Amino acid sequence: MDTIDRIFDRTVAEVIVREELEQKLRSGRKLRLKLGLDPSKPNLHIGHAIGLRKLRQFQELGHQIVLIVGDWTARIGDPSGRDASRTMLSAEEVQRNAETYMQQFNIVVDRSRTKVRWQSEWFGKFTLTDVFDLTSRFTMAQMMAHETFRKRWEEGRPLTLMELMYPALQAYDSVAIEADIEFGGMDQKFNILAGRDLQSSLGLPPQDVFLVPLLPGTDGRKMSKSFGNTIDLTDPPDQMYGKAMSISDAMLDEYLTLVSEIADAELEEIRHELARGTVNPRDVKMRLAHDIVRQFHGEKAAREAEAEFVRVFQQRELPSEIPVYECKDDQPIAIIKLLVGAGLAKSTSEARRLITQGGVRVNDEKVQDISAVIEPRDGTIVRVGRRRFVEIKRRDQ
RNA sequence: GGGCAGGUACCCAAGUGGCCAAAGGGGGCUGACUGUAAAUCAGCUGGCUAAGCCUUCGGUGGUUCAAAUCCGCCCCUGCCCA
Repeated sequence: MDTIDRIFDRTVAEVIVREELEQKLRSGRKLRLKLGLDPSKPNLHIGHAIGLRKLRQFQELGHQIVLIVGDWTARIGDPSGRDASRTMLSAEEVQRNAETYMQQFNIVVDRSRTKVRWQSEWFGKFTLTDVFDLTSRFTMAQMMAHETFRKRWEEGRPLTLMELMYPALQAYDSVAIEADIEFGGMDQKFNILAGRDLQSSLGLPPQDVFLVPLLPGTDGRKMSKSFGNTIDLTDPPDQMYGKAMSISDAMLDEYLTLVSEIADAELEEIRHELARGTVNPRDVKMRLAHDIVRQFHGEKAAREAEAEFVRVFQQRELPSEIPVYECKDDQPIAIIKLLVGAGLAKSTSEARRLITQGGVRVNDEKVQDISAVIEPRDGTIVRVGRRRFVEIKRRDQ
């Protein structure tokens, strides 16, 4: 297995056209790899990391990455997989988001070997004539082949003309930069293929399509910030470890395959043991969590996060670092006020509920009385549920 | 431009004069249990100075003792016709 074969490993979903791409790779030519950046959601999670790791591999083979800042397409919002239109972003938001994105992109990919191009470089000069020329190369039937568009249409949901143009714009990017390969998740298949078609239509060599699988969220649903089931690249080690431990058992295999860097042979062994029941799934999950933290924060952080997890969740001890809540004075304070003030409850009503349900502890003693009043002493620990803690400290005048 | 059907809480969705802070599901939270923040089961899930009060059902103005529910106008969406 040479370095080129390693490009086509277990984290690849589909390559169109595989033989063509292999030929390009072996030709020794320096290739231009396109990746579109969607500045409407700048936060990168470990699902994105699958594709980014691939890009780094290509970089190591000496190829050129071109990162397209989709400042025009972001204003539309990628309709793929969406059942409702999104509100348009302002130019400033796009700028800000793009910066955040590129910082996180850097965690995995070598920035110095990445060229950044903005869509406005070409779309800023677009005239209506150009729009006609572009849109005349796609038919409604082609667009309706896109499952998202078809479903929206069939279910009678709103679908704007502007959204219909999204694939065409993304396709034109490939023309503008003369991409040899475009990268994306499986949800990008349609858009990337549109680029391939458009290039051919204009007499250019068509790009190859390199697709990585979409990683489901920790709960098995689509990984999305709004579900709160992501593991972000910027998550601190403890949180990353904990989130990895919270993936449901059903997702374990997929995560091991796509996210961990455990070697194929060993992974096969782990699968057998899981199937035979000779290993505790929890321990495999710990191995996975460790591996994930290691990739993004290093071995030392991974070991520490693991120790912390064992301490807090398995032995139910206090975490090593607890947020501090400063009290203005030493006046006794109603527990409800304290919970809200320290951000442990969103409202008084919620604080009451938490107490009634037995979820509140002060210095490890359950508080049952809604009207309880406590003396704020330095070092008093207030705990809500399993995971929320606060340590009281009096502010020195 | 005309006709018809819609807009309900974080999301989906019931409710068509008082019994509505509003069914049900999802999500979230808490508890029990455990093998972990997995799985399963149970409870909770607008706010407040809290057995009472206040705000919410696209917007606004009415009718009524009483409106998510009835009426007028406006905004938004879909379907059919042009």
